[in-house]
Amino acid sequence: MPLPTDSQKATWRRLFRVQAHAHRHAETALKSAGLPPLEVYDVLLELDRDEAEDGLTASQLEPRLLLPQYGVSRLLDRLEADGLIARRPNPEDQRSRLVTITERGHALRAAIWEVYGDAIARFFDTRIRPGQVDRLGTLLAELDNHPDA
Amino acid sequence: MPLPTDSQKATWRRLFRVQAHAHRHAETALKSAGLPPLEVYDVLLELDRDEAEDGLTASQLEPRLLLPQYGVSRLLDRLEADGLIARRPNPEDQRSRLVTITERGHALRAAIWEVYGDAIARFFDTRIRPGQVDRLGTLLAELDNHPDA
DNA sequence: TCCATTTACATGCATTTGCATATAACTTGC
DNA sequence: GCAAGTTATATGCAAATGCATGTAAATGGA
Repeated sequence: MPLPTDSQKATWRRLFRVQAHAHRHAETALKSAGLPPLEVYDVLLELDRDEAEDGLTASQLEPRLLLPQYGVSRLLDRLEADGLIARRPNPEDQRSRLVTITERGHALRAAIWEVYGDAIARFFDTRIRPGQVDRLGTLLAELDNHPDA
Repeated sequence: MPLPTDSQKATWRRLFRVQAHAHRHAETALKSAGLPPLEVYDVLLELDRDEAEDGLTASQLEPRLLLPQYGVSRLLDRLEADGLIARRPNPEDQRSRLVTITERGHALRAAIWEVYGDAIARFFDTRIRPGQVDRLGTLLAELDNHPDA
């Protein structure tokens, strides 16, 4: 049972704190603009890519989102109910359905980005020098690109 | 309305992904050991410090946790129901109560740390070289120590 | 001192989540 | 070509969450 170093502990704590602040920062901006939460944007973004033209299955979406399988399933239910996405049978595999974005979904994604993009820019601009953002991204990428769970 | 740079977008995304993976990594370890989720540890840790000997109020706890005010209020309800903390009237301010950790809470915190500490160490050890952890922590600290909401 | 304001927490209600499990469609080895 | 195993998704139920608002105690100013 290895124990973490002080450095690891401090970095772990910071990772969580910074992400939580970033998340609240963005959610607050979205809410005060009357827009839906971040996860909605994440789904619409993935479906709005060219590669997703023919639709993606829930299991293709899952690794790109930060939600468990049932979370994706229910989020898609809600988006469908709101007319932001459509689900049709998948001819290649009848267990799944192909999810595509609707016009309405496309428009909402654009509206969210106006506010969300601004929140992201402000978050970094007010806290850290531009050059450091890249360095941070590089280090985070090392932690991200990892095989296991 | 400033727009984020590509670098900011990439770093933002990574921040969220890495934190989510780290979170799941730790929660999975805790759950398979039959232990409560991370937030419980966070509260017990704060209350287990020497400075908290006489108790902390919910509002003193809140900024140290990653929960909204009502989240703290309800988490404390649950911890109290489980006998992990105690709440007594605050003579200095009758609106609040002083929260202290119980023996049981102290013991649980130690048990959680066995598993949690190990999860933290493994998370970094399997993903990034030791020297980089410090660099990452330093950059995150820049984003963390910030006045506004 | 008294009222208006602010601060500290708590809570009803609707929604969302987590967990375990169900269902149905594919796949594999024989 | 079929039983056994696997994969893709959905869902019932209990618990947690977000939101708006409530209550009560402290504070500040005329």
